[in-house]
Amino acid sequence: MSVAEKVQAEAGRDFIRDIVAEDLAAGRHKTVVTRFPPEPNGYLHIGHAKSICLNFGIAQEFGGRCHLRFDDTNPTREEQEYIDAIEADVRWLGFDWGDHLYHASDYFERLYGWAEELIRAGKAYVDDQTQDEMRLTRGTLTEPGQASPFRERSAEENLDLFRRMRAGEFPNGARVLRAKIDMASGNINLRDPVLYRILHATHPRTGDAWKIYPSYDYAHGQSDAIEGVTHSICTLEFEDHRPLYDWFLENLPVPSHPHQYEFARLNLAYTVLSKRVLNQLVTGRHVSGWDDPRMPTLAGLRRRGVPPAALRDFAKRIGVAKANSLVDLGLLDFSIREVLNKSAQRRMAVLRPLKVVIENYDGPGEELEAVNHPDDPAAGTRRVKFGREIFVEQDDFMESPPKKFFRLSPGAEVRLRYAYFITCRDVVKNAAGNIVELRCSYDPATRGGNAPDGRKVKATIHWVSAQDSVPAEVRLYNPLFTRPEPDVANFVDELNPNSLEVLRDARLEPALAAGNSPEPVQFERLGYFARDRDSAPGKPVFNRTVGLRDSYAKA
RNA sequence: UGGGGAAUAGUUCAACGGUAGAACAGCGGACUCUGACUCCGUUAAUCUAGGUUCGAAUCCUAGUUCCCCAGCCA
Repeated sequence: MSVAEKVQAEAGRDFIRDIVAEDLAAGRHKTVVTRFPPEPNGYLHIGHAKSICLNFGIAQEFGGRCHLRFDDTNPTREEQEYIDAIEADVRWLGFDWGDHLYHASDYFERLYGWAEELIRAGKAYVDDQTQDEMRLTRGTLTEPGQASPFRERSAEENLDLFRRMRAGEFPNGARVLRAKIDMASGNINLRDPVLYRILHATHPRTGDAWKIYPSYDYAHGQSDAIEGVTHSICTLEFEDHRPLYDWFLENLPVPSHPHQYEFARLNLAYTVLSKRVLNQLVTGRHVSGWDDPRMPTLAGLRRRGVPPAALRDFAKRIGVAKANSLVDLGLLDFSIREVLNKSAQRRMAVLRPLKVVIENYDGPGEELEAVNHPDDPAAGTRRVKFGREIFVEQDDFMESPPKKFFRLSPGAEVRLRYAYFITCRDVVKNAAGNIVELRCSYDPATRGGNAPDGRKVKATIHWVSAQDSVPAEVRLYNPLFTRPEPDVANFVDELNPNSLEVLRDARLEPALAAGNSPEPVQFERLGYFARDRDSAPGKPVFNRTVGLRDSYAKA
């Protein structure tokens, strides 16, 4: 079986993998080379994860390689902090660029040389128009643009001006270098696009060496060509840049001719994946930072407890296509549960405690055995402390239960997981009429959770010992936005006021206290949780990664 | 009204002229010391109108709807 056939059989196929397979089969390339080209002006988010999985995934599947290249052509927005975070995030996601770490800034000198060649060939010129003048003469979507009065300068004059631009003789915005293509093109990207602009700014890598910086369009394709990239994969909005991408490659003596392919970027319901908006969420203090667990950033997802394998699984499930779409959050949740169900050990915790006194239990307490993973005996067992007073979940009791409620209610018998059957005998309320305590009885014969007489119970609920459990803070998360497709212009108005719910009185079994907690962990019947870095000695903090499916809650 | 794209179950993605399939969601059931997991079953779609063809989601024509482009951002 050829590599291409293997990929089609094993991995999900999509139109880009089809193209790669076909190019390889036809011998157009010996090996596939892709690249992931982030601009270090923010943190990576789940949309980038889709792109990373695509680019690195293709390289892996076809036995090629994928470069990590920073698209650092705009020093006014880029920072070292982002460069470091991006590298860490890509690694965390599970991908390795080996020796192939590059920067567009590595190529500044070559790009500059090629710009001079374009000038000498009469294919580029220095324009003195102001930004406003350029905008006015660019035409509109339906009308052609007009030539700049500087369009026909001599090559000598252009060269002189361009060199002086580089030398820093002119202030920001005074002049630009433009390609001379076609001011009447229906494709506005071809109406003499800007190649270089003057920017007196310090670059994270090149420092103050440059006073002019190449535009994305001028830098990207040539960088691909220098690196021998074969398939340059980007998102749909660059589709009408492709003729320009190709124009540079055709008009410059580049070492290779990569091809650009476009796919639809990820859109996630109730989520914004715009670096600008994410940045504003952080700077506007709407979230606690780039790694706030509500953020769709890789840092935020990681802190929430989402394993990288879940993101890779998600990427595989959503596929790759050219149609714009809006992915349901449920699909992400499914991928997270899919991975965590297999890997997370089980423990018991009570989020909203309701005290239960077992009136006929007199002993000093005892320890009962609990399994750590129902499908993995190798995970072993642990002992959990039981006593006369325990806490159960408030949601697991109803004074007047509807027909289908199987848990605790007056007179009802349930199983305490790994412990005993108990029956609710009485409900204690405070002066305000709120339920503050349940009085129950237990059946000593059901120790361990099995009834010797074979009687069944309709529900098993979780619990923790009142005496031996440890207090904890638990943070629950909901979507950051109230609408499936938030209006990016008014995102502040559409923030979900209930995106964070902090439970300060949760109780954990001691096996979840500092040092003991497995990672990841499932709180039985509740969901998957991850210890937050805000945890302090004696004061654990847990984030709910995702809840368990709950067919009762839905009904 | 210029240029570039896209339309298939509720959602996301397949089907590359030859029986419209999958995953998620939904519904029904089995199992269960997690109302979880697992398993079984099931509902559900080709934007519209013409045309070519023995045969069209696929090719052609004409429409409709949606997305992107007028940064010295990427």
